[in-house]
Amino acid sequence: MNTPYHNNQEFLSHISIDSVVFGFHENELKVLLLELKDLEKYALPGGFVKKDETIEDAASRILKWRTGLDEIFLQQFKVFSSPDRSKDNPTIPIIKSLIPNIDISFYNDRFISIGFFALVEYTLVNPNPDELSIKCEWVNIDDAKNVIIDHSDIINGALEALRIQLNYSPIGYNLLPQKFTMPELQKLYETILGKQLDRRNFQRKILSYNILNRLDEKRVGVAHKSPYLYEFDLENYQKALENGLKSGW
Amino acid sequence: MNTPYHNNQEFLSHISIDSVVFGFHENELKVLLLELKDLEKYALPGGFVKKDETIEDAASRILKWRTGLDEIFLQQFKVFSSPDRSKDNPTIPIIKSLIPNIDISFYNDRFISIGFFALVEYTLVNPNPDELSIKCEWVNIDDAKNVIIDHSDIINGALEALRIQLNYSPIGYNLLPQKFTMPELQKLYETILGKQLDRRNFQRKILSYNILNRLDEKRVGVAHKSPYLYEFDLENYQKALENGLKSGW
DNA sequence: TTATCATTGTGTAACCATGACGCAATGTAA
DNA sequence: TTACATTGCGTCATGGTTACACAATGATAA
Repeated sequence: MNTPYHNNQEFLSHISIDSVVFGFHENELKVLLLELKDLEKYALPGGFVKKDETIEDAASRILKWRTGLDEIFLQQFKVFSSPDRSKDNPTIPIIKSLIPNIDISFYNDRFISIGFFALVEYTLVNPNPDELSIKCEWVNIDDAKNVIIDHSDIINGALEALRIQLNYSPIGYNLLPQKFTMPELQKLYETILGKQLDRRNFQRKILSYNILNRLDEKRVGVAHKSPYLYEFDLENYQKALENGLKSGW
Repeated sequence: MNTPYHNNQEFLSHISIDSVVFGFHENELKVLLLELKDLEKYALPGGFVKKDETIEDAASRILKWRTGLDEIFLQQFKVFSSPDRSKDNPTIPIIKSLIPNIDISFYNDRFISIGFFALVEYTLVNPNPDELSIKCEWVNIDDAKNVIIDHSDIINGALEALRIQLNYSPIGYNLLPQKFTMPELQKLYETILGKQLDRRNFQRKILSYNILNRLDEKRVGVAHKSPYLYEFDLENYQKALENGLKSGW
């Protein structure tokens, strides 16, 4: 079977990966979580590193399996290594009960987890649970509470890393549909930052980055004045990603 | 003997730590490197993680052994995981020849290395080589070229992380002596950033952070006009570390 | 002893980004 | 037809940034 829980001898011991997958839908920042069987607890999608792949490839492979997506925007942000995090891992009993002949010693070892965050377009994701989980679903980031081990720390760390990223990198291309309105983009920023921004100042600042093209279309069927649609100027967006937005020194 | 090369069963397999220790001396940014025996190559000070310590504790322990310093400012910045990095590790033959009865399989395994950078006051460091190295010494960052495996990537990554850090965190307390002049602090920033800054604008900006106290002393015995001495205002410095300097959103 | 000159302390004017807010146009819903 | 939330566009005050000017200092050279 194509899950990481069998044949665990193909993985490096002691090292795991946990990814915080961010999506944006209905003006809410969401995180992809697995609901574990019999536990009423959630867990981040994670996995292990094969003996001949980089951690980036591993994170990418794991998320492809979880979301169906190739080419996910992924970034490592922190390693979580408290010795406590390997004690009382509630997934181990599940694994043991579901896969009787498994070599459980692999999971009983201490694990250091490399935290990644991913930015994906909500609508493109096909959440895929596995043997250990009842379902794989989007959860509002504020509701992502009842999680195992230190996954709450990992989520908070990812959000913090994303907020910092916002200051010297454009964000949005990986989180929004191709066409979007200025208020939608602003709501994304507001949700990530956890605070309100002035509509007019936001527009001026984001336009000054020169990463947006305004289209000759407007969003129709919406209440009130219809807003323009924008798309990212991929060439300039890429340049901004590489050079960084001006910041400080 | 108190080196990591014996009793390697007390360490987690597959995981190593490499630290880029920055020091500042005679207006140059320096990195602490080990010169390896018989190789004419340099290596970053590194080590392994004990089975019951965090990676932060491990990095701290390793650097205490290398520098004699407690309470080093340390920060993880990236994990290096190319499978290639574990091939042809030139330290393995040295270990094998020096410690004949060692279990070399530990070192022959693939390693994922967690990169830390450290900021230390140059004059306080007592560089300590070990069995594998002829010496442990400060090398100008621009001359840190002839290094093993991917240590050059790690050094570059650390410098990049430090430059980003500069934008939302004060730097200097860990790198300068207690009393210093404004030109010295400026030179530190210039060296890290790799570019010249305007003297007067630098002073205005750094003073606006309110992390400096100007003393009623001047540096004496120096050519030309004698500059004031400054020290960091620890309370405000700490506050700035926690809250971050205003930056962007 | 005096002049030289690189360096430091202080200041200033033009420019740009930011924060706070005004107002007219739009388009659905009452 | 009117009400009203929302959008597009603009203004003004503030503060930070850039690019300089100028006098004071103090070792060094004449």
